Amino acid sequence: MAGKKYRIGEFAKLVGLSTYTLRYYEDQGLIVSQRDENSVRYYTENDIRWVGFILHLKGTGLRLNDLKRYVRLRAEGDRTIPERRAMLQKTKDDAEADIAELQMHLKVLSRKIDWYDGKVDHTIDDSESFHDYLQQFNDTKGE
Amino acid sequence: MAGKKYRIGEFAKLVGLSTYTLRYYEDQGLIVSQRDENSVRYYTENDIRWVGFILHLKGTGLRLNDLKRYVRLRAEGDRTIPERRAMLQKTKDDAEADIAELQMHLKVLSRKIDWYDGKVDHTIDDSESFHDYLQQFNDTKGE
DNA sequence: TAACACCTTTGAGTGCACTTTAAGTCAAGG
DNA sequence: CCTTGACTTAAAGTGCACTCAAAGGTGTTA
Repeated sequence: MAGKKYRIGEFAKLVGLSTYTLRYYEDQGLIVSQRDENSVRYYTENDIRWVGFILHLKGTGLRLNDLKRYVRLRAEGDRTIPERRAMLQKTKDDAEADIAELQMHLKVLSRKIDWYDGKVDHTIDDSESFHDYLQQFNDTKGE
Repeated sequence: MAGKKYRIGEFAKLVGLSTYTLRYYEDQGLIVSQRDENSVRYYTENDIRWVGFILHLKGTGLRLNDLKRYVRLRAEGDRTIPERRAMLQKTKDDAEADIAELQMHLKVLSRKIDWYDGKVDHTIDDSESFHDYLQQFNDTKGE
């Protein structure tokens, strides 16, 4: 029940961040650590979950500044839930837009790879430019 | 047939880059421009396609240094096609891995949004933590 | 004639997110 | 006793990709 306590070095390995970064995040107000009688930081299971969660948010493209705002809102209690929800929704929408764009770029890249393959096995004429080759897929616009 | 010529300002708007960035890319060897009799840069339709293509590569996460390498290889002719193909393939694989990771983060984010909604309409108990709420989805691991 | 868009080189500034260093202290473990 | 790992503050450095400024030049358009 008491829960294991982790010092910064161990905790860093656990969450996949450097001790530098953990202290930096604490400076920035993203993490709060507890201290023992010698003012040595320690972290608990709860902190693992919290860091895990902020890494999910970071992973979807949320910047540190927005993350700070999120943390500030959280500290203000349940009445800021609508605002926090809206932040997450926007982050989600943005990330989904990013994925869509990435996939669009990937499509061209894939076709370039196909074109190289065609050049190598001579199913595509040596003189055919990639641009001309790409034209045949221009139903893409209507997708 | 001759093809329109664009000066840097017009070209910049066309491809969505600043004139600064275009000159910077030229310094870096990513773009080659032609010059008129007054050494004023001009660009053609072909350049639009080339910039378009490198922006696709950038859009999939290729860094300028790698892009430079790609351009150097291209200048060496068809015998570097296998290496270029391999570069693109790796870029593609990396981008797909990024997408997968992003989607994983998005899943957690979506669940947090659902959890907020549950709190607001009281279908989730006030005392239930997000961590506990998340547990019920832990078939996710086996996906 | 003046404004405007371009040209040059060189170097500095920006923003983000760390990352490291310096210089000193402290306490537990082998 | 010495190493290891933690602590502090403040500041500098890193990497990337621009972005802008300074200072002086040329050619076209109103």
